Amino acid sequence: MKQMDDREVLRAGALEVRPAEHVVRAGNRTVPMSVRELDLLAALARRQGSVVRREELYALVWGTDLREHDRSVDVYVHKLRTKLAQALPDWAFIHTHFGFGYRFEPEPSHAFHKTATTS
Amino acid sequence: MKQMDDREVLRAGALEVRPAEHVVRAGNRTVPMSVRELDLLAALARRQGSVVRREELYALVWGTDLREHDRSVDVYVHKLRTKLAQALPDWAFIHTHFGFGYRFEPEPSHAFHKTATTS
DNA sequence: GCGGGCGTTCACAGCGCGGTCACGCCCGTT
DNA sequence: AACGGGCGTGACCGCGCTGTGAACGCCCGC
Repeated sequence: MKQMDDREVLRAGALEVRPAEHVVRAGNRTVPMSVRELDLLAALARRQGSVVRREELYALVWGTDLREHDRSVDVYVHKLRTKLAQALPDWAFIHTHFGFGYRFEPEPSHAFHKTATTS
Repeated sequence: MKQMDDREVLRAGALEVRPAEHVVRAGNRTVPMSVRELDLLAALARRQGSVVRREELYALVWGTDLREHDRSVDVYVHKLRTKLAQALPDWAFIHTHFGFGYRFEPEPSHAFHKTATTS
């Protein structure tokens, strides 16, 4: 079940997701997200570090079964990547696992060059 | 509940709101506000950084339940934006969260020449 | 009585969002 | 290397939500 706790906060590196408030923050700035985008991001972030299959993501976010050839998840992953990359260019959060699904986890982006990666 | 403290001061960037005195200052200049405008601005400013739903804003400012199709909040947000933009053209304070409500938070306006984006 | 500010409502325009496609690249497999 | 399906990505469309100017009364000060 989805969390009912209004105080749920999902953290990943410099990213912070507050599903109940419909807010995503990167550093100290707010990243605008649509409902679907935020729901999907929250679903991914709750499973941080593990690969989630499309069927499962679709069920969690859309609430129905994923139909064959439905690319909605891919499309929204793309939208998320775009927005997250704009907010935090040095980090990649959503990783494709070919033939399986997606994994959410902050990793230095490939073009990453400077400053401290810490972690 | 609303603050009873006459000394309440809400700050946001170069903006300063003193609800008890019915005064809004931008830099060292006073921005004229009607009662509704100031109440709404104060309600938003008290929740700085988080998304507030129209229903809640309406309840806080008008004191009754928001009726369906009532666009009052939108209209007053527009009035506020106009006045704030006139006072501080380089900053945007009230941000729309599609399908939910509004978020108050100072951000460089889009046409703002991007120098220091802070940290 | 008159004018102006204010609050409210309305109508129309414009935009964002969700959903779907299509094209082409990428990947794993053979 | 060639193949076939998986995936990235930009384009498009319909619709509901939001932006915005304008009209209308009300109330108050003059």
